[in-house]
Amino acid sequence: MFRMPIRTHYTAEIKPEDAEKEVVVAGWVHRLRDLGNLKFIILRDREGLIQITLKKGVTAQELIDLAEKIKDEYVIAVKGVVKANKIAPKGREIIPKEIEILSRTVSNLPVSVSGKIESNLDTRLDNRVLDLRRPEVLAVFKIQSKLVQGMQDYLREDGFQQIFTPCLMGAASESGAEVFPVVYFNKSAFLRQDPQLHRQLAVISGLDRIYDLGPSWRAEPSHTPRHLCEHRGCAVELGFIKDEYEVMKVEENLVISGLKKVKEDCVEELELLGKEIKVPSAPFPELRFPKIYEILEEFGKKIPFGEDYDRESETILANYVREKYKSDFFFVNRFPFKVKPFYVMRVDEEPQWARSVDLIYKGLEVSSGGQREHRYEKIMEQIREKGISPVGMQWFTEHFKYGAPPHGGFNIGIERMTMQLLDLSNVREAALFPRTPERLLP
RNA sequence: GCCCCGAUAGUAUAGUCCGGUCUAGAAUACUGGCCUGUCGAGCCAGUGACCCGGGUUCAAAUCCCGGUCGGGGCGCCA
Repeated sequence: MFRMPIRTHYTAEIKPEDAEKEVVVAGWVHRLRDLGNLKFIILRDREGLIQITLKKGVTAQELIDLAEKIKDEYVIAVKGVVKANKIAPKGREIIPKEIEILSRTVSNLPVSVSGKIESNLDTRLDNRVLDLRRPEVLAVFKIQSKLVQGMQDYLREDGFQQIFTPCLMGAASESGAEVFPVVYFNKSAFLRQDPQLHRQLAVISGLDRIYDLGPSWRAEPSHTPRHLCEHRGCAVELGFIKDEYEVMKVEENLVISGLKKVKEDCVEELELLGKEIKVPSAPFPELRFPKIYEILEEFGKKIPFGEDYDRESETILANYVREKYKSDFFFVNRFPFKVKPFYVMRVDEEPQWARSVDLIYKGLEVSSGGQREHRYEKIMEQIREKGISPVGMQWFTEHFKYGAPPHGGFNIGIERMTMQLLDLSNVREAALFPRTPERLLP
């Protein structure tokens, strides 16, 4: 089987200064360049690429014979000596002493890993395992990982505790969005659309400052480049707030910390993707209803007073903010209560408007949240106003009878953040194995 | 859920409007050959395709209908 000693280095760890060292590298054959009596194998692992150079007369003949059999994407291990060489990529190459083929391919790969031909997204997703080997695809997920890490770094420093909330629900978690039903013994259950309500319960139980990283499901048959049936969110909730502005402050810090982390730790990946990260500074611009109607009207967009805005408005507002404040990010606050769920807190003096906040990044909603209603009577009143069955929501509302501090939070979509950060044309690019109405495999 | 567009080798495409010179073209991958510093290596040769079903026609990749799958816009949303 595997007779070679285990890998001593990832490719990226090997530098020209390691000349004359004996190393073992292992990975996939990224590219082959056969010049006859001179052959190059470009080997790829998680961290990068390295060139294996075989020369007739220098390299043992049996290695050269073996190398002739190697094809793209074979898995090989190579033991050899590092040689510093200015004409080799990154100034170093490996002169092999031993090569072992660990796994072969059948011919005709459905996705070109070395990137000579760009496949359609659908073909790529059908063959996602192969697709993920492409360095530029791998880079997206390294960046995503750092983004989430950066967001968590901030949360932990600021006293937020990570919690895990249930994904199976005995009742729909929000009005409006479609839910996936689940067979749950002899009961009807659903996959959550949002960890929202359980986060609130966690906060009023006394956990105070929490975050939850996890999936949500929406059974919407949406055919757009920005919807998934399964997506992940970094959902934050905090208690004892004065108003929604404290929630927004947390969100700003979280975004800044995430983007900063990506900028610092993903220099090569960003370069590979040709992207530059603009780390925003706080506070982010804020647009509020009903002032938004006036702004929109300036640009010839008439939205009836008290109504929600549409996609076109979102674009108009994003352009407006980019021009006026030079910012990719902005908050939209004080949405009409009538378009928001029962649990949001209204402005007491102007009950038409809610302390409900969306975060828009490069013209796309990446998060929504705000201050929640914590007063039991008000919650019940709003449930009645929305025409929801109070009995059905009792599992949630009951707990507000026994002391609930003012609180608020938000859920920021991880795939959408990644998509906007890297200007990906489809959110599916930002999900490892995306779930869409038609796609449930692999 | 509504609306628009598309489907040609393993991949990505040309050809479709205006049916016949399409025996379907170039690329890349694949197979074979040449080549001692490539870096999307190069050169030569070869294999390989019109989504499915029905219709119109002397003749369909091309026109019409249905299906399936895919892309996008809106709604909704993270």
